[in-house]
Amino acid sequence: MKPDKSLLSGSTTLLILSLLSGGDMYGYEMISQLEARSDHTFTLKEGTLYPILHGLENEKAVTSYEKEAPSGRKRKYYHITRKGLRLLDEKKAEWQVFSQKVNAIVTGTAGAMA
Amino acid sequence: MKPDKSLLSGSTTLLILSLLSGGDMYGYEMISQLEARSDHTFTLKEGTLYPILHGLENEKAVTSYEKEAPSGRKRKYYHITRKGLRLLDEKKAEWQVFSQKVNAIVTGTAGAMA
DNA sequence: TGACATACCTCGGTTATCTAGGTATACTAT
DNA sequence: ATAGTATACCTAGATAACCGAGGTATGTCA
Repeated sequence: MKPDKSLLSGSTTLLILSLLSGGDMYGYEMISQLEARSDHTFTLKEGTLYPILHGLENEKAVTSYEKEAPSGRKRKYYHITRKGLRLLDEKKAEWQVFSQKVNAIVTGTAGAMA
Repeated sequence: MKPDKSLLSGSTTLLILSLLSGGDMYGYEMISQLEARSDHTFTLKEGTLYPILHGLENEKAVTSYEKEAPSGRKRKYYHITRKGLRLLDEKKAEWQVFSQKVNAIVTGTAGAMA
């Protein structure tokens, strides 16, 4: 009985794009931001994040550039494109419809009751 | 770009148990009920539903019995157990926390902002 | 110099869902 | 009669998403 791990499925891209819509960010930062902003509800793993970022870059939803941190360490920042913003809007709409429907069924307030 | 198919991940058990908490139901009926109550947002497939039902029965979250329909066709009804109700409560709580956190991040109202 | 945190990456496995088949019964129209 | 469609159940194998566990490299601190 794992908890919500599989709930994350399908919403990861939405979450990543949401973060990036607030400003450029690098991978490792996204992980800690998601952890912090969700109060440790989800912990996006590196093995999940990086492949998704590369996929988003492939479909030109994000672009990337390297930048040196004050420490001197190199970081790879991601920037959301106009195409990415459109994708975000779609995913956001999908999520809102989906979660409303689930809530309706769970609370028993769904439209077509028996 | 399939729509929300993968969003369903992890919430299927919650949805099934929610349906059953409203009364006994047979498999085929659950599929059409979910479709109707979600306004066609999700369509649970038979290949998904039946294995899950068998799994829930294995862990004694539901029991099943056969009953003849007025038409004369046999149907396999599922009944949620006390254990199943507890499971439902857990899944419900998980879902509520999860969806709230996602909403917070998507709308940019999450706790620990940069 | 060794340990730890940061920062990136990928391969292989696990798990969830779906596709596509199968069986069988009842109804409906030809 | 019989062919087609809807109902009702089931499962094996493919697909896709996520994770675990490994790897590399640099910077900090004791």
